[in-house]
Amino acid sequence: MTTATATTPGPEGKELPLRERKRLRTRRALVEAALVRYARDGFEHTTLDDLTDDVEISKRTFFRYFASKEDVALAPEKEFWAAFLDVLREAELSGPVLGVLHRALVTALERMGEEWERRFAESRRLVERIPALAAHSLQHCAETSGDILELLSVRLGPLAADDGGPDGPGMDELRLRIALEITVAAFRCALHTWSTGPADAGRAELIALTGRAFAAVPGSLDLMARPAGHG
Amino acid sequence: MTTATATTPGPEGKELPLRERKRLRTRRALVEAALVRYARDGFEHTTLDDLTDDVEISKRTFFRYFASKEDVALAPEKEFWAAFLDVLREAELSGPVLGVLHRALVTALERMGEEWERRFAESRRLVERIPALAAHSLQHCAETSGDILELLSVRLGPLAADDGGPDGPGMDELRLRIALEITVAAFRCALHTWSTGPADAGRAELIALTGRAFAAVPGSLDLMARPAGHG
DNA sequence: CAAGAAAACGTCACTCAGTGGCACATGCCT
DNA sequence: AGGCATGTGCCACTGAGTGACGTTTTCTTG
Repeated sequence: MTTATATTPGPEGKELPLRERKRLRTRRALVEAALVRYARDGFEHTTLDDLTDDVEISKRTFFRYFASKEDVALAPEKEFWAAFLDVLREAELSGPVLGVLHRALVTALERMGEEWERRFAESRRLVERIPALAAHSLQHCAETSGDILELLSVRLGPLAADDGGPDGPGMDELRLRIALEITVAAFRCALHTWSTGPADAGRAELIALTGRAFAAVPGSLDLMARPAGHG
Repeated sequence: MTTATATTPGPEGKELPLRERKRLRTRRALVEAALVRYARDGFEHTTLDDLTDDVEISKRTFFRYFASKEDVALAPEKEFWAAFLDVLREAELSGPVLGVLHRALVTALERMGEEWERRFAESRRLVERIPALAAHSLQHCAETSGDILELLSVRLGPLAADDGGPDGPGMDELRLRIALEITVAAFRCALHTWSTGPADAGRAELIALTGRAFAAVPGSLDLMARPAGHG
């Protein structure tokens, strides 16, 4: 599934194998058609035949590209999480974990292509509207979280001594889990505001909103239901 | 949608309309059959006909009880979130929001029936294993989060002055969102540990694990990737 | 208790997502 | 040119989910 860039035999293989280019073109066309159709005609009222007619492929071929009708609309999101994982693999892991994760999010966002931004925005708007897409999005996000957790456990596990601290064993692993969940939660908050806001908001706004969400985290722990000194 | 708020006040032997009792009985039988089948034969290898044969109803009737094949296995979870919302409606909202939410979770857990516990444990084990169930679970959880947020905004919105504080407008609403997300995240962490642990762990263990997860939250913000003083 | 309203159920027919199998076409390598 | 691998189209099929309509069961009211 996670088909990264193909291994090019040459030194700087700009020219991808012609077969691959065709494949990518079909893939893009499918995503594009899906985003347009789902937004215009609605997700439920769009049949697979509509999509395959647009791109002129058979229904059977569709499922060689995407696992489901929902999957095709979440392609931009999957690309992003894959990029995020890549960043996390390369990045230097030092300092506060939450900061590391925040920086990795921003870096991944900045790495994405120009066209991706448009598709991603459209995809997110659909996810906000269509429960079936939201379900798949959340599921994929959770799955990725598992991968991230594994990655982080390996890369900074031996560094964080966690055998019988003042809070008992396994507490730091739990903290790592929570930190990751908070990261994802903050990002999703940012995404929500971003995709329900003005349509011309670019990734700069998303990065800013993400920063805002992260900034709100510490204060959220001390948030008071009833201001002190009130009955 | 959520019409089946079967309030069981006091003794269980409350004389409900005979029609309702039959309905509840069928519903329970369906959930039970689904949990058994999905666990024993696998989710994918269980057809709707298998379920409807067990309970001796028609396939058409099945969809008058549950919206999907996944839905039936998530009934215990839905019951819980409904209870949680009820608690939040009645509870006194004062003090730290995170504490309020934590207490509400525990209270809701304690309110559930005895039989519910068994079904819930089984349901969670299935959710951990089956992506399709995970997706629906997450989606419903997110949906409920929306309801909770609305509820909280109304009940403690006017109390928390949020017009142009030191961090700009809307910051406290953002903090509330994050606090809610953290709550759900902590609970899900507890659930994960609970359902992948020993099979005889009851709700007392779940409550303890929830407390542990909440306790890990503050430390997760300051978690360091590389301990200070290391190369 | 009879009779009608209301809710629930079953049957049939249908749409559509998703899969397996197999033949055919296309790009790739030597 | 050849063989090889991969991608594609077509066909038939399973299974989830829905709409329509007639029948049964339960609740209600006189």
